Formats: sequence, C-alpha cells, structure tokens
Amino acid sequence: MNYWLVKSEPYVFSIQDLKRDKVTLWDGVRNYQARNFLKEMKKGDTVLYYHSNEDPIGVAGIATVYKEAYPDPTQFDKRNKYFDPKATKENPRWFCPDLKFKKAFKEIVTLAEMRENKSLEEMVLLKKGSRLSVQPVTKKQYDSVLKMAS
DNA sequence: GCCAACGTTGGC
DNA sequence: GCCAACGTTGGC
Repeated sequence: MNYWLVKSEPYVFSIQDLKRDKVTLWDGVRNYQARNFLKEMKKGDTVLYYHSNEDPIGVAGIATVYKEAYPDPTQFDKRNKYFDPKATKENPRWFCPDLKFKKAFKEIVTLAEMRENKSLEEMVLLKKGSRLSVQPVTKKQYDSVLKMAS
C-alpha cells in the first residue's frame, strides 16, 4: 500500500465536498509528472487531502483510492475547461482515479506546522518551489501527519 | 494582489 | 534543440 498527497483549492472542491459526494473522479490534472503519479495509484492506497491557497492552508483529511486511473473524460469534452484537442479516445493523454472520502480532520494540519516538524523535512510538499498537485508520501511522513492531526 | 518558481509553447 | 514569452500555481 502506498501513500500520496493531492492538492485541491477548497473553494473548488474541499474535503467537505468529498465527504458529501463520498466518491469523486480526480479529473482535470494537466501536468505530466502529476499524471504519472495518478497512474501509479492502486486501489486502497491512502491519500492525504491538502487544501491550497485558502486559509488555513494544510492537510484537511484523508481519502482512499477507490478506482485506479482511467482516461479523464474532461479531455474529450469541447465545452470543458480541461478539454485537450490533442487527446483522442484511442490515445488519451490524461487519466484520473476515483477517490473516496475517508476522514476529515477536526483541525487542519497546517503548512506552517508541517514546516516545523523535523520528520517531514524531506516531504515533497515542503521542498522549495514544489507545485506538484499529486505527490508521493512515505509511510513515515504519513504517520507523522496523522499524529499531528490527533 | 503580488510575485517567485515552474511548466509549456512555439519561433528560429 | 534552444530559449524567450507566456500562463499557472500557490504561499504570503
């Protein structure tokens, strides 16, 4: 079982939205590195759910991989903002897994708190200039975040 | 709202 | 294949 972190702007789709919907397709990722991580996700993997941009910034809860990555339908939809004219059904470019709600933290584990935690030094999220919206997380890092949340 | 960091595009 | 221009991300 592997651990990941996905970013979302809460006014677009928050952990509370995921709680309400229970399962959602993680569509709209248009970065190759992030896409490759999405494709590596296996059913049952654990995903830290990160709220970006909006205060409080940080990990807001946990999701799990419910369905492994399949072609992202938004790439084929001309009216969708994520439409990609270079993608075809025969040769899709973008993929999305389904994520399932697991838990919303009572209090968000903030970015500032995480920066102060020595054991998270190596976390991709905290590396300078990291804008990756889908990232691998080690078990140790996952455990540390969970501990901070409790 | 600002801006640094980064990714992508496209002319050459 | 280089690189300038441009667009986006995301913390502050």
